[in-house]
Amino acid sequence: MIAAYDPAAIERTAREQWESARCFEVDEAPGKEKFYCLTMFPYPSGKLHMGHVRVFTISDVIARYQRMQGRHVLQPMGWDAFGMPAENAAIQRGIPPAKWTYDNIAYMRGQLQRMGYAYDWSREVTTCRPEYYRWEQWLFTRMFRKGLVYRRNAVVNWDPVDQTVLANEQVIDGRGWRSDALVERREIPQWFMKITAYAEELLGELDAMPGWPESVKTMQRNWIGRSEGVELEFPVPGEAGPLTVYTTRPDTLFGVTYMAVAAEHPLALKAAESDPAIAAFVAACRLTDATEATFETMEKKGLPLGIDATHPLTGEPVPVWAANFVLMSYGTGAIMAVPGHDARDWEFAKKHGLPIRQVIAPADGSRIDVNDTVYTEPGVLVNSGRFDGLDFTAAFAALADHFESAGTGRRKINYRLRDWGVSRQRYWGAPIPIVYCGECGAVPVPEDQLPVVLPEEVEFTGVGSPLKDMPAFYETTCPACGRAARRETDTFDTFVESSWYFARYACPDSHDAMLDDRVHYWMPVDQYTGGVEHAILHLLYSRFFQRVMRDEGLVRESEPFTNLLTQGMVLKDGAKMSKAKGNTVDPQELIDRYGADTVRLFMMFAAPPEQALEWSDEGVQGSFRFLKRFWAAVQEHVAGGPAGRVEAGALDEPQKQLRRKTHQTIEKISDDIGRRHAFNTAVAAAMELINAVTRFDDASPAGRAVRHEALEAVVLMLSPIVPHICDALWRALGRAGALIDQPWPDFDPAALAQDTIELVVQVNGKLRGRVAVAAEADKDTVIEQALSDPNVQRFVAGKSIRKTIVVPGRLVNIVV
RNA sequence: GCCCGGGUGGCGGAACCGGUAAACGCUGCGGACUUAAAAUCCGCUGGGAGCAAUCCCUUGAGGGUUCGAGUCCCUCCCCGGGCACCA
Repeated sequence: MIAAYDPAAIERTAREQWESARCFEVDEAPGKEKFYCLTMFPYPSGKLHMGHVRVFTISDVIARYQRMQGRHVLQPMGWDAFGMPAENAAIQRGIPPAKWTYDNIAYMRGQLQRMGYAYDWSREVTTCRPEYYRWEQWLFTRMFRKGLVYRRNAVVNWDPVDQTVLANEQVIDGRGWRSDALVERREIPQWFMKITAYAEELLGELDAMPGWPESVKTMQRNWIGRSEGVELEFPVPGEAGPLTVYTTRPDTLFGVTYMAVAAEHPLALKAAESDPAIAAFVAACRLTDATEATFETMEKKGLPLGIDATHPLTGEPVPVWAANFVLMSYGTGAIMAVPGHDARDWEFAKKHGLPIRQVIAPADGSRIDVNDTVYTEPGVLVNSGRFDGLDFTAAFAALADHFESAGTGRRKINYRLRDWGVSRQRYWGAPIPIVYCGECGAVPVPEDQLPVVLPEEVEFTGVGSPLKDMPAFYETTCPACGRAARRETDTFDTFVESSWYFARYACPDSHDAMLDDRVHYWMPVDQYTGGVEHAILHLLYSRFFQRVMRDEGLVRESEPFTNLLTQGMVLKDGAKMSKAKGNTVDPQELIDRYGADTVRLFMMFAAPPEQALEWSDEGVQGSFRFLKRFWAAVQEHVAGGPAGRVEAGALDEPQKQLRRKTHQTIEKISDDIGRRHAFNTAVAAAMELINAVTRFDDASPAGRAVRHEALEAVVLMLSPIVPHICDALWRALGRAGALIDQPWPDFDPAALAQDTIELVVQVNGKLRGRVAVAAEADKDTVIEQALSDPNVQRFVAGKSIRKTIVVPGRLVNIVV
């Protein structure tokens, strides 16, 4: 009688063994090749969801596989512990954010341990602890001294009823989520980090990052958005200064028929003083939230200001409009409009009856009418005076030279990337270490007074940050002059914590420095895994912080993550699992019913990691069924007593076939996991081999040896995915020593050799037959054999053969 | 609106560099075992024609390149992610 598969008992045994031996705690071993395997750390939202289980399993499979490759593997875990949900819990349920967060962490840590992830828990990092955030406060003060941070006014969503700043997520259809009031844009002073100082480097280095997906690199390139253009001036008669605009198309300058300025632009504000219609327009433009998606999709509106600018080349008057699609905070707050050759300008001109002038003609000489269709391609200049006939490159150079020599313009490289606003008007975050003094201005908190500790005992009113009502927090003295001063009550964007945690895992207990020498051993991260939704912001901020730390002498490398894997979401009924949609599946229930291995296996089998994964309860049962079959196959085999070694020269044909399948499978799974991260096809290949073993009915010593080899290979190769059951089966197969320290199996090329191979025969590209040919047969022999197939003859007979194509080892195509 | 992905049987997916479309699994149907149920095992399972051999059709839609296209190019449709204060 064979013991049934009992996941609960097996998993407990394996877990206790790993924990008591501290299998996953690693130190720095300079002689050994290290592998730093990292997952984007979770926000402690309450309990694990399926998205967590998926990403952590992917990373754990890679970590365990790399360990079997002989590498010294670090896989740490921690908590991105600051954020809005903790404040919402405090408002809704009266639980202090700190308690709510620490309770969630304790519960989720237990769930992670139950999943059997190979984490070094001795390195756990929790970002809401002062011993962590003191170092980002420290780095901020260093950046302050270098001029890498500055303070300026910036736009926020303002809820006029609650009198508070709203996150974009808290604005629903232009209204505050609690008050339902129309949200306004409002400018308040905020701290910025100069990520633009690194724009060129962040862009250029992308070309030397083969371990990142092309799609992510393309998104980052487009986000940074480098453009080469010309900044030039349009004089405005009667005004103090000219209108300065930036354009990447100076070749279209003769096509300018109007200008547009932001509603907040001084020219618009001045006109509003005497014109009620303009004043109303300016007021209406404030009533929108601050997101780019809203801005780009809203109806384009504008009003003429009754002012003309002067065209810098023709001297003609050009009307100036105020428009809602020009923002004061981007560029100069003014644009030149070329409706003939810019799609947005064209639509606006059509709507308001503004003239459209063609100044570019297609290079191929074809005729166009810009009054019917906008023409945005580069071409040859027409209607452009002495610049007529020039192409884009020549016109760009000639016009840029003209303005530079006249002193009214200059070549300029622009970036779409904007500096990173890090101020948040919220409580549950790391305090920004600044003191405002009436005499000295903004003064960074000195190193010996860090950390600025966030008080964890607070009263929540639900509106605004409690820190603003806590004199004990904000009343202080100026570190420079000693006078009474006021502490900054804004906290950091939580992206600040997640921009450097990966380095802190190398030395989480470092009390005297942000990072110590251990970071040189572990960094950079060899494999980083996380959601594709972080492709831009988190990953770009981390690349920026890595460079700031490099320039502080804290780390050596410029890039923090050598290889990046972005995993897809977990969906149910075609939609992302979320509480709001009510389509969540609690992983804990499944772990309790089937065990962690079944959940891990389903996650890896159901879809490739980069793709969205459709949840299926039946699929989970299928994974459980496979583990039961796997368990039974090994138990039945070992019930027959010990098996001997394979004697490769003394096998019959079925034994050779099973052995070939075993070694083909080792080759395939090694490639699937090691190179492709195609865990789904790796599992499918393991299933095929177990199916072959189950059908293989041979109790002879040679047969048992071949079967033993196959089962041992599957146990080793599935162990990164389902480590608990494999640990038990490894011992069942009579092997001593911990499975996690076994080397990954090698395949024997000699076992793959085949005498004959089957080729597909096509006639005119359509499948017409199959032939078995000798493995070393030459082209003529292959064609001769292909033509001898009766079905192929039916399609070739009576026709002349025009061409034959032989793809070695695959197919023959006969073209008639 | 802009940027990045994706669309293949009833379902999840496979097909890696342009070379057998649908591996593996799920579901469903039929059968075995059982007093019965569960579990397990065996067989079939893209559509159509045919007794069969075999043939025709099929990878969101339409066009193109090629001996050959799910894969490459162009146009379009739909779904998802991101758009700087969700994390």
